[in-house]
Amino acid sequence: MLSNKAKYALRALGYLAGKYPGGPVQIAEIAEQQKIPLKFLETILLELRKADILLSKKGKGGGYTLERDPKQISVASVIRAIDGPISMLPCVSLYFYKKCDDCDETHCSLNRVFTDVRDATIKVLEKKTVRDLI
Amino acid sequence: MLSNKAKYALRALGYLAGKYPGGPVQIAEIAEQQKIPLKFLETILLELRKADILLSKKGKGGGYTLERDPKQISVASVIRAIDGPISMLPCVSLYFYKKCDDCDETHCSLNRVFTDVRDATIKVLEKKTVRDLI
DNA sequence: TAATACTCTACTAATTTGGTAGGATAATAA
DNA sequence: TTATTATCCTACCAAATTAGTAGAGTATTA
Ligand code: FES
Ligand code: FES
Repeated sequence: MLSNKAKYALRALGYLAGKYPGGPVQIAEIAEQQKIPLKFLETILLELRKADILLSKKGKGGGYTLERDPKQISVASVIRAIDGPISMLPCVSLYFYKKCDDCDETHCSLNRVFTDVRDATIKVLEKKTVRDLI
Repeated sequence: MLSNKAKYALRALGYLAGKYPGGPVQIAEIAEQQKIPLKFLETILLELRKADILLSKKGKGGGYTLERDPKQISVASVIRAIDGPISMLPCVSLYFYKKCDDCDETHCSLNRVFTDVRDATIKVLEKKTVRDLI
């Protein structure tokens, strides 16, 4: 399951995609329109900026904009930025790989099975973009 | 991510599949062979029995056996029994559906996107069986 | 009737999730 | 230059979930 945080992130990005290209949008506007708790959204958008998904501008007339065209931002990259791994096991993760202590990867049936699952899931998630979230 | 519990469940089932068909296998043997904490495995196997994935027999010569041929037990059904939903959003779950309060499903882009993700993931997970975990 | 092996409920500690609080910092404009 | 606006950042907190453990109960068999 996606965390609530990731769901908020995707909703916020969808909202920004709907206004792309255009001037900065303030957190308060996104929070209100998408019914996301303001302070929570602050931390979320900050994380998305640090993941190079958003650009920010401070002060009057400031706010957030997408770092690039919505079509160039995959849903997969957003989930990774907020929730971390997409795979169902650490030992099959592409971006968050972690070896299994008690298990030899080359002979592990679980590893094989969940590699296939990962490939199917990620194929879809990499193709879907923030443009699809408008 | 799968919980540790689900991972243990799949490993235990893989072990039982390797001995299928055959007499009952005791929890202690599975725990030792697969390096799973005994008392934890007890609760896991109990859940699998309640989900009609395992059969149990008490007393001397007792233990657990698969309820049916390993090829007839999908990995998806095991995950559902232990971790619950496979989908990334409650509102796209087939077996654990939960409506989104703040969101109209018929016009929701998140819903559309994660329905596609669910379909791709589940297609693989329904095809994989405990036979593949030997 | 004693030994074996699953059954069941309840409990606990550690981690993660879903936030909130409050001040710091940067940009703009009067 | 100072007030205002809006993001930045760290730290904190409560509730939920996860990963087990404890211990007594029940059924089966020899
Ligand atoms: S489960 Fe990760 S290598 Fe076996
Ligand atoms: S996110 Fe569930 S219906 Fe929109």
